Amino acid sequence: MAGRAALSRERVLAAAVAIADTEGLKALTMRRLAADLGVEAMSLYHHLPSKDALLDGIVEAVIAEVRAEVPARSGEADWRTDIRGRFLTARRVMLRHPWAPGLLTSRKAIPPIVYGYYDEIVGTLLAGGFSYRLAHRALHAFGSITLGFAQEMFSPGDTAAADDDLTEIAAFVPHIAAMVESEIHAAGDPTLGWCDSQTEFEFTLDLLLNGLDDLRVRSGETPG
Amino acid sequence: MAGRAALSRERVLAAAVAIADTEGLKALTMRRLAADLGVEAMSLYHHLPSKDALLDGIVEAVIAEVRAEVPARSGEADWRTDIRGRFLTARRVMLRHPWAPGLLTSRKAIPPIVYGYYDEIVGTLLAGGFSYRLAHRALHAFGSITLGFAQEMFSPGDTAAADDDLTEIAAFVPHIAAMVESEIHAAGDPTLGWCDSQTEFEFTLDLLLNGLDDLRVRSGETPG
DNA sequence: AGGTTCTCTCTTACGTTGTAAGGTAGCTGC
DNA sequence: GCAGCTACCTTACAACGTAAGAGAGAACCT
Repeated sequence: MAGRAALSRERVLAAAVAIADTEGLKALTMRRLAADLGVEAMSLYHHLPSKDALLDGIVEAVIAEVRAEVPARSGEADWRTDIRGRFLTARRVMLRHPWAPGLLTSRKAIPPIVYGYYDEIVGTLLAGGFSYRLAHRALHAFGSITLGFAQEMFSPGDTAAADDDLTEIAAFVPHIAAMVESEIHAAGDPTLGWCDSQTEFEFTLDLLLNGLDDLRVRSGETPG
Repeated sequence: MAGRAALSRERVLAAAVAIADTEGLKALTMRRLAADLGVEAMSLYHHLPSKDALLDGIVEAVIAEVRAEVPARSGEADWRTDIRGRFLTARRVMLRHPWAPGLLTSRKAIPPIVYGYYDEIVGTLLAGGFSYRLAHRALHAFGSITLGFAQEMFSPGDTAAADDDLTEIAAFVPHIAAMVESEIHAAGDPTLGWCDSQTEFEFTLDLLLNGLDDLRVRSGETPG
């Protein structure tokens, strides 16, 4: 009674997400997944090359879920409302898939869909009056709040995977491509990479400290 | 020639950290670790009950490293300098152990040492003029910047592990205990838990948005 | 000193994992 | 009607964490 319909990548991924949702990531094994689909473990390999690919697939599915639920009225509201709604949507989706944040950050490569998602964010910021520089910093400051949880997408010390691929994918992420271009030019030294993570870390840190200090002083002025 | 000296929990943990540092977490298996120590795999189990305990142990070791390197002159400088230095120290340590952030967030229980570390932070904030409320929010806003990387310690939706243990550990974390006490009282409804993660999420989000908006406006005023 | 016990290490073995290799049924196209 | 492709299954293997227990050596008690 389990699964008589033909297998497919989508059906496999959906079943995998269901297992992870209800019993946790640890319960997601190839044999278990196959059993849920009324099939033997090795049959899955005709639709996915490896378990890693399966994990990449379910991460991808979750990100797609986020993108699908972000209200599609860009440019109508101001940047702030837009960004805020987007991140809250992302959070709502992640609450449905508590395993996703941890899995997402443990993946070695960033799923391609994420690039598109980020590009929309950068586009919104630019349209809202951000410079490339500030948009870049904002992206770092947001960290994984962009995806509904507070977590850095890139482990500390990794120098982005954007090398020659960049021109190749530029068409899909026009805003990011322009931003990187601008930042590389501003940095002067192209061999150093366009992104000084220490500087970004301190920027985010000071952003938080400034905001908190304001609130601290304000609350001191009007006690109660 | 590898290891003739007697095994011990410390020696095992040190070797484990070394493997993770040089070859990554995936290379850290019980057999491999034992081999590095000139010993058979099962011998490790007389010093650690399980591999999970090993992982907990190396996480603990890294946090201890952070705490050891934080300059010990509390109260001398203002809160801001203190906090800033602390977080930058944490980041420096994490850069030496790139596997640590991911492992730390994947542990189900927060290592006890972390509580002490957080308590120092809360103490610094309180001494610097923060209310309990604001200190609480600040802790959430900082997220895992407190540990040198931008990542939430608690997965979304988990309602903290602080129940009856709280009075037990209160002696070790006086500031946190006081803060929780104050927040529970302020919340009114004790069954709801003292910590509304949605509110905290939005607070952090708005803190970032406010700060970025300020910078955006300011940069608009003085173009160039 | 001799025996007992405790501590540490090793040997062996089991269940579970991901997956390589190859077999087989049924549909498709000449 | 038969070749070939696709999608499934069977079998098997190496690597993993670790349970069970044997053996060696030190420590302690009488």
